[in-house]
Amino acid sequence: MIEKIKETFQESIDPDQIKLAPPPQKEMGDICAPVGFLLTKTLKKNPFEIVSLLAEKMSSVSEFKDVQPAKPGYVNFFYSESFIEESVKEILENEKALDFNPIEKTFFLEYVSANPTGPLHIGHGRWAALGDSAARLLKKIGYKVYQEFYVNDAGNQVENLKKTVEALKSGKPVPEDGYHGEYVQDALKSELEPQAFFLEEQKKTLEKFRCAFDSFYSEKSLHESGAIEKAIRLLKEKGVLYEQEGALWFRSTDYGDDKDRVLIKSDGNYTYFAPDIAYHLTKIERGGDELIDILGADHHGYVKRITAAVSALSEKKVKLDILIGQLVNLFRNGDPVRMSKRSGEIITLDEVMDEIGVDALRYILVSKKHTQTVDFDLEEVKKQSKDNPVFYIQYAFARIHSIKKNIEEKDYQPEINFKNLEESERQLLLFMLRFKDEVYKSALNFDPQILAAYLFDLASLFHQFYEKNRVIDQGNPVKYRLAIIETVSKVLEEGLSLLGMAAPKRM
RNA sequence: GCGCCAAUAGCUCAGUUGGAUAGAGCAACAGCCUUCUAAGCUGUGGGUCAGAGGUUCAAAUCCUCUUUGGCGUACCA
Repeated sequence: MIEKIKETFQESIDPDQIKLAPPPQKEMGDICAPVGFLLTKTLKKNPFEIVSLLAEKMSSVSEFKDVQPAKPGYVNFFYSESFIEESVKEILENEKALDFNPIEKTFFLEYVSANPTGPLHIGHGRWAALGDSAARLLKKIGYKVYQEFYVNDAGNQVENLKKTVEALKSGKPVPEDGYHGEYVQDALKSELEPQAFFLEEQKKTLEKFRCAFDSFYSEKSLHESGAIEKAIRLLKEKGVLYEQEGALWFRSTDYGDDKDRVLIKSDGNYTYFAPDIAYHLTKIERGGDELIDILGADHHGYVKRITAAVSALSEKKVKLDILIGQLVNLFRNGDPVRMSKRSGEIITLDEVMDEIGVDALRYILVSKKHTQTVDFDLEEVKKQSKDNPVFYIQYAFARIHSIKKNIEEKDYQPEINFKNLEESERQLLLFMLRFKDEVYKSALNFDPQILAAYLFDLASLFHQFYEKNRVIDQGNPVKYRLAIIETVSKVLEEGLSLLGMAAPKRM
């Protein structure tokens, strides 16, 4: 529908400059375009004159029953009933109405990537919820997405963990730089090596959290396969490495970094950075057209160097987006809970999931912009669970199916006839026509929050509709309202699934 | 010191590429269940968009400076 408006404007304006938005008040129209300001100079007319002309031109388009110019320089559109009917018919009768065309491009999405030295915590949960929902959204709009967890199973952290476990087994005190949390005890019971044990635990947690990783990529395997040497050789060929004071450096400042970085230390060992470069090289080699890394804010100092490395390796052809997720500060009754694995206390992601449920947790973690730090009080969330937005949305879905349950199958005959809509019905239907646009915007911004907010607003409009209008009136189903609730049901179900949430028919 | 991210109602947060009178939820107060699930709906009160300049028809949004907070700044991982 946006395209049609753009086409009409095209003769006089660059279509990319046209923006559409819902007007501040519904009396003003169904959708509006602040377009009068764009041409004041070229046409030498004031904004309102321009807008008046355009409104007249547009009024013949069948999608609209009315098009009006507005004060400073807006055009306000009112959709025709037949347009709404056509659109709803498409959603209800075409299985693929909410699908997008496939695009030949693969996103390589890396997220969580926790050290295998303990259980996942709430911060990991945030990247998990964000990454998994972003993946679902990108797939929805037609991209291929490969989701991967990078396992840091080769560094000092793992060595320290092993030392800790050995010390515990032989009854010795835990080393200074070891792990002091009680959870380490769990690894003693397992026959697996401790890092393998914790990786398995993390996989179970992620599965429970409904994250579908395509693979878990081992850092150790990079050392064993010679991938690191290969990456360094490649960089050497490109002439971006040099030796100084016995160490091998990458001239990352050529690609926007603040300082050059060491790859091989003067003692001959790799820095952490070296295998990470090799890892990103494998993503490019494995067909990633565009890479996305989701990192916690405590690693943001890493952004420039890894971006530099990907630029150097791919000759700037592969784009790397790094999403910096701000941290989650966990509280209990107002007191901060420490989340360091080295300190004693840790609240695991598993525990939080058990307390408030997967649906609620996923929604909470995704309903806030990832650029915002989240203060998360466990007791508060438990208290509020009844007022939690996720229940509000799911309740809308449950109400619809409760209505359907009360109707005999032979009487269930939705009819798309919207000639005499109540205002609440009209608003609800128009809002649903925005669904695909919202999904698209949400996906391309890697921001599930946009969809989460949309679903909340949709639920709100449905509840209003439900209060004002009877679907079953005096025992008789109102056919056109069946078409409305059927559409809401379809959109809600689709939207919830994109956030990895259930759509329960009964609550 | 330098860098990244933030600051919007009492609290938690929207406001996405600059658009009309800045919005929800919670909390507070006042109403709505003989009819499809009240986990719902309706109404009231609540704001120096951290502060100061600037850019333009138009700024919570973009630029500069200041203040406050989180994080980072290793030949650690």
